[in-house]
Amino acid sequence: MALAALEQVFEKGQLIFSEGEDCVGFYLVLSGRVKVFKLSAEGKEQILHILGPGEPLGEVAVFSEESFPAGAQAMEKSRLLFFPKDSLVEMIRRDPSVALKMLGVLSKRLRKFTRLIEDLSLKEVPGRLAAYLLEKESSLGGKGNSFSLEIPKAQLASLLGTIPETLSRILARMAAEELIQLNGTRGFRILDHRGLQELAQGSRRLS
Amino acid sequence: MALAALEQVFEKGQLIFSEGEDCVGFYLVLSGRVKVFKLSAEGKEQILHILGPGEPLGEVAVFSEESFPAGAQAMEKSRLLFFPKDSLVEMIRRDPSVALKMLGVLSKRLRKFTRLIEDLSLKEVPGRLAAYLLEKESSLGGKGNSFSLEIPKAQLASLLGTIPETLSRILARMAAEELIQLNGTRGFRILDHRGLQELAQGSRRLS
DNA sequence: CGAATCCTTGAGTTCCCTCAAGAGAAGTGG
DNA sequence: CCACTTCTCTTGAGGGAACTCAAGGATTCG
Repeated sequence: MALAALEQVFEKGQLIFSEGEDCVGFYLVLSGRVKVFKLSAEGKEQILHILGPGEPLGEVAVFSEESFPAGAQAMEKSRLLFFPKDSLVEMIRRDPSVALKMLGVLSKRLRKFTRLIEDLSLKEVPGRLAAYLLEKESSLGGKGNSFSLEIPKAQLASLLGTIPETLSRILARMAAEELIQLNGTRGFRILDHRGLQELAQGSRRLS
Repeated sequence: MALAALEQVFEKGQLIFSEGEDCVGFYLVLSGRVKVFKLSAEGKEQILHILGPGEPLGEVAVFSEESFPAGAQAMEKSRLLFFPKDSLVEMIRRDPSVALKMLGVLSKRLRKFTRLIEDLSLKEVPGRLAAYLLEKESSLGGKGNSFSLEIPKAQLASLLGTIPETLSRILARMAAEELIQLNGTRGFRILDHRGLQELAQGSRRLS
C-alpha cells in the first residue's frame, strides 16, 4: 500500500481544523507557520504552540482516538502535508523506529506543556516574558545582538497567557529599567541578561 | 534478557524523584497514590497529576533523554514497580504494540495538560472547581449522590492552581448559592448540576 | 495617501494572593 | 476518655497584579 499523503495550502488566517472536530489524520508543516490554540467562552485565546517547517500537527488525536483537543490556524500562507489516520499506523507497522521517534516528539511536547503550566501557574507575566526574550535571543540572534520577533505582539501576548495591553506595559517597564532596548515595533536588544534571568526565575521583580 | 523490574515501597510524603534529576527509568504505580508537581521559587506548588494504581510515572524522561521535568512524591504509602530505562526500549522491540499503547498514554496525558493549560489561562477558579466537582461526582458517586474527596483541600487547591484560602472561600460561596452542599470536611453533594456546568464553561459567575 | 491594523497609554475594577488569627478535626499518649 | 499537640480548614482585612474599557498614536499595506 502506498503511503497516501496530500499536500494542502492554507492562506493566512485560514482554519486548518477546529477544536472538537473529528480527527481524520494529521499534518506535517512544510512551510509557513501554524498556531494551535484554545478559545475561552469570551473569545480570549491561548496559543499552545506555534509550529514551523518539519513539525507535525494533530498527532495527538490519532493515538487517543478522539477529536482534536484544540484548533489550528495558519498564521501566514502555509503548505502542509496531510496524512490520513491509517497511514501513520501503517508506517509504524513497517518501521517500528517511527514509533520511537513519535514517542520522542510527544515527550518533547509534554515537556513544553509542563513548562507552560508552570509559567501560567507559578510565574507572573514579567517572568514569562523575560524567559521568552532570552530564548528568542539565543535562537535568533546570538547573545548581545538585536533580534526581531517573528510574530505580532498580540500573538505573543496570547502565547504568554496575557493580553496586548499588559504586554505593552511590561515591555515599557523593562525598557525603563534598562533591561532591554526597543527598536521599532518588533526589534529588541537585551541589555541586561542577568536581570532578565532573575526575572524569569522569580528572584527579582520590576519596580 | 529478563525484564528486570524492582518493587519499591514509599512512605507517605517520601520523594520518589526530584525535578532535574537524571532519569534512570520509569515506574508503575501498584498501590497508593502519587503526585507529580512543580515548585515555584517561593515554594508554591502546582500539581500536574495524581496517579493511582496501574498508571505509569516518569515515562516522559525515558523517551526524550533528559532529566525529569517535575518532581514526584508519595501522597500515601505506595508500592511502585521500577523499570530501568533500557527495559522499556527492549519491551518495545519485542512487541511493537507496546509502543502504540505508550503513544496512547502520552496522548492522553497531553490532552489532560491541554485542559489544565486552558483552565489556568482562560478560566477563573470557580470554573475550575466546578469542573472538578462535576468530574469527581461522576467518577466517584453517581449523579445526585454525595461523594467524598480523596485528597486534602490543600492538595486540591494546588491541583487547581490556587491556594487553600481561595478554595475555601469559593466553596463557601457555592454553598451559599445552593449549588452544592458541604458535609463535614470532605463530603459533597451537588445540588445544581446545571449551575455548576455554567460556571465551568464560563457562562455564569458567582455573585 | 487613505484605510486598516497594530500598538500604546490611561483610568478604573476585579480577582485572587498575602498575612494573620482562630476554629475544627485528627492523632498521640497518659 | 481526656488533655495535648499537630494538622487542616475557615474567615477577615488589606494589597497587588492583571484585566476591561476607552481613546489616541504608530505602522503597514493597498
